[in-house]
Amino acid sequence: MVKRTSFEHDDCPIARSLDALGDWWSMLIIREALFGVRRFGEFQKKLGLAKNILTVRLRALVDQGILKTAPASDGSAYQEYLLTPKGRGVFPILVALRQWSEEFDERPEEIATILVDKEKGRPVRKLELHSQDGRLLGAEDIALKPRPAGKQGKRATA
Amino acid sequence: MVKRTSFEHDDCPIARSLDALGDWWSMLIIREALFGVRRFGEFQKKLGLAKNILTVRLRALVDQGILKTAPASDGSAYQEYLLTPKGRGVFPILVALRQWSEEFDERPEEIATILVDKEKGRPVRKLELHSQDGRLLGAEDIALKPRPAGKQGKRATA
DNA sequence: TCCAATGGTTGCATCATTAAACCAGATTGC
DNA sequence: GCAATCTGGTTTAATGATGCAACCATTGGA
Repeated sequence: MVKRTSFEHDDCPIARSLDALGDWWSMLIIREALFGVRRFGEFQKKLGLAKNILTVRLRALVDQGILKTAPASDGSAYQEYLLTPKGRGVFPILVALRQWSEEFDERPEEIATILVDKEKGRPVRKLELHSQDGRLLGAEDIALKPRPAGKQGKRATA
Repeated sequence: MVKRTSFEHDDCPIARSLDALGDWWSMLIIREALFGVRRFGEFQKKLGLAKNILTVRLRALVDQGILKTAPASDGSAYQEYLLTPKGRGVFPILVALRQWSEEFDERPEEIATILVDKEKGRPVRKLELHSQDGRLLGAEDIALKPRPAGKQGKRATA
């Protein structure tokens, strides 16, 4: 990759996200972590990736504050990898990826699972983007504005 | 990358999405396309990637039904790359990536633009996941169920 | 103490990515 | 209608990320 073109200093937030979790494994590691996987061997078994790659990815995710290592927990003096809030914040991205597959995949019958709400057990609705006054927005309804300098404005409604 | 471990036949919809658009450029190409970019040279200039890679990526995106080529449009007998519905369906994923950056980036001041609703010009709300009966769901409120065999169930509310 | 499992690291082969040079068809100038 | 040039690529060669397999170190158990 000659240098793999880091987007770390790109001013586009999408590029910046991709720089952090834009490879094929990081997202899947976070997905597993969201479902409770914590241990090296468990990630390795579930994802089937090479251990050296897993090592590198886990370290990168820790460096980026997406995972953190906890000294132990279940007795054994091994390490665990836990999601930080930043890591849990990836959840909507995973949902978006999932829903895109569900909607557009060529062979949806190969998709093994559906996302349901835990309380009722029924499929969830599609992710929705709303304006501040509550209107549902599509790709045509949005625009980009230069970030207002200085003032930070809103930072996380949730 | 030895073979990049295709997830094409994985049964996880997230893996399947990543297989289609999980590299660093495809998402950005789609982002540009959503903002109206259509021509080879335009993509190349805006993204600054090597032309051979752009060629490969565009071809892959066309093969996957995310982009389609239109014979011309502005006179010149060149080609254009247009988003299909499947391509436009990537929009929520891009929004999710963007919002993740906005919320968790270490240096949010480097982010140049904000997403606003075109009508009012105000920042949009965060993406929301709802249950069918309208409750707002977080990562803790969801579960996975095996896909009900045979019956296809819902397919796109939007 | 020895053996197995966990959690890695190391080395090597391979393939993807990259930059840069090259090339062909379309367009333009003359 | 012929050369220059622009657009849209392809080819080539270097680099380095990825994957596999072998190896190592520590933990845990018999």
